[in-house]
Amino acid sequence: MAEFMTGMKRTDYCGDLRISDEGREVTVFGWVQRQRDLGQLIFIDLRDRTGIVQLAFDDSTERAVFDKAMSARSEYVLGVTGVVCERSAKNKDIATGDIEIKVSELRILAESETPPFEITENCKTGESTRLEYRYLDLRRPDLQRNILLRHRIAKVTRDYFDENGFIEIETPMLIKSTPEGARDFLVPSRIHKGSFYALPQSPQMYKQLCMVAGFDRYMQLARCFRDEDLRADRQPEFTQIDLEMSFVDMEDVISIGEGYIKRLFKEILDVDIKTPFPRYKYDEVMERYGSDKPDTRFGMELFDLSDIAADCGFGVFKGAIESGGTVRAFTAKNAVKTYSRKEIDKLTEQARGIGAKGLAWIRMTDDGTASSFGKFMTEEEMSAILARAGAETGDVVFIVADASKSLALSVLGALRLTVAKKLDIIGSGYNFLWVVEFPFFEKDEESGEWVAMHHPFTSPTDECLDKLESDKSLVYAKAYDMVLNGTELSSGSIRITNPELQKKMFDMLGMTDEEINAKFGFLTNAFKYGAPPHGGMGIGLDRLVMQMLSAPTLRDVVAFPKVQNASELMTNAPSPVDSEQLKELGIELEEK
RNA sequence: GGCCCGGUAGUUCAGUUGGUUAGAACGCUAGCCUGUCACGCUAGAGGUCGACGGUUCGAACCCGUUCCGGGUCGCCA
Repeated sequence: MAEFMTGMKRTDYCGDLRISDEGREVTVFGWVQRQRDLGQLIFIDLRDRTGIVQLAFDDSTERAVFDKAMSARSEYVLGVTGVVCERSAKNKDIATGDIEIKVSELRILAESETPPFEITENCKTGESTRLEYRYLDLRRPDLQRNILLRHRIAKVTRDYFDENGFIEIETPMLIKSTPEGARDFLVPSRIHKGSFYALPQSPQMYKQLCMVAGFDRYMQLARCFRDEDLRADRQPEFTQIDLEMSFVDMEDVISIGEGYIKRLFKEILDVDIKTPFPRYKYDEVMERYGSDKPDTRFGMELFDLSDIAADCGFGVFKGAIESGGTVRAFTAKNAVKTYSRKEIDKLTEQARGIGAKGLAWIRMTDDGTASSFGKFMTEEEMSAILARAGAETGDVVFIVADASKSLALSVLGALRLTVAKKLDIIGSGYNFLWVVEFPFFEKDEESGEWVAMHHPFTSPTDECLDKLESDKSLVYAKAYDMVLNGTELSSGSIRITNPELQKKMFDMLGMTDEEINAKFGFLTNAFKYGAPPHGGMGIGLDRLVMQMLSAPTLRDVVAFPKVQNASELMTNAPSPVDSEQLKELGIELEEK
């Protein structure tokens, strides 16, 4: 039977006690990590969120207390009063290893069934079992640390933005569905049967309205929801450090963002981040890294072989160029041992999987140069390629030719990452950078129509306004992505505040007046009443924490995450609801 | 929706060409033990081999379907 804690008041946390506390009578609460019964002597390791302290029971212990200690099992909750004593045998491995508590009073506040896995650091138990018992998983020191660090990050975040004049404003969770971009989570309305709210994908429009309202600087740790498939770094609900500023241009937002990162990394990790971050134009990172979120911790940049390949005897290369495409490559230094023919075949599989027709290669072994296409090339052409590649003995050159330049680049970008991981050449550190000058429009592969690459409130750059009519491919956006070690951490832009320009952009995207009114009427209306120039960004808090902890998945930094099929293993959400609930909402389900 | 990997005791895993009663470690239960700290020693309990179907004299093992978990592509303005 569990006892009450009446009359007991905590004086200390377990992990805080030191030799300097010797002689003090203390009261601590915690969970039994382990009980060691030596017969006439019992030790219990008691754990709370600060650490572990050893409780000692011997022949000087009152019999009733000793018997209770004997019955204690893993994860029992104890309340303990006793005197801090120096240990006769010290344990250098733990912070409280010099002392123990000689227990005078012991209460079992809660018993525990044997947990399905041990509550220890580096637990080997599979993730699904741990997620089913997430409250036990969260007791483990690793996760406790992660969640505590996340709290401290949130605290520094609020401090920084507060000190810079930002006001935290809560925006609604039940909002109008505007099915652009990601799929919305829908919430049925009982009062308006047949109508639905959506959960916000981001507070985008509300924060812009806060600018119209004159709050000048807004921030929010905003929960956001997207009904898309999950990844290791993607959950259906996530937290964004959302901010917006009035009377600013891109430089102002970027410098606030850099100041934040600098402050955060110094305060949390004691790491100095150099500002300003390097900046790359979108077209440049695509050319050099084949990605809009390049990892610059290693080189292995892409280069162009189109001019050499244009007139060569290899049909694949020549054909790609003739149909308006390109031949691109990168050189993997000292990769010849790692990339045997078999390994190259695996890489070719990956390349095909993401759309490439194939993968050409050159291996520079001690015995000479072997390649997948050498027999079609003249000696001059081959040596021109090797010169361009800077290839030496021991290197491997990977080449992709395609009629689509963007496909060739993105395939090589993906292979660049795979090869770098395999060769283990990714350096350490935090490589922040900005990607700027995004194209405003991109061609939808299926429909062939121009769609907005960012959301439609993003401002085009001043210089390209005259290109709007003439050539959409030359229109660039005042948008900026913050990238850290190959992860997109934040995305932001200067917004359109000029109603005529906004209308024009909607036109360009093929939206009719009715559509605009139905979807964004409130926003375009608001802009008629004096909208200050403004811009902002949203920084992914979860991804930021994940990077700061070098966690392999977002699930390690979210207290109650969802698994790949978007369900939660502990509560089994989502789940069917009873027919009464549906009836009240006016919803009828299709027969399966 | 596609592709790849995985599912055997509470946990982590092993399991031979398909062949008797499916094993180990940790954990758990009981007993012993006065300085342990991954305590030690002795004994014991614990299995729908994810599920269903098929092949076979015989299936954890082979085949098919399906469920669950992970990664990834599509998707994520």
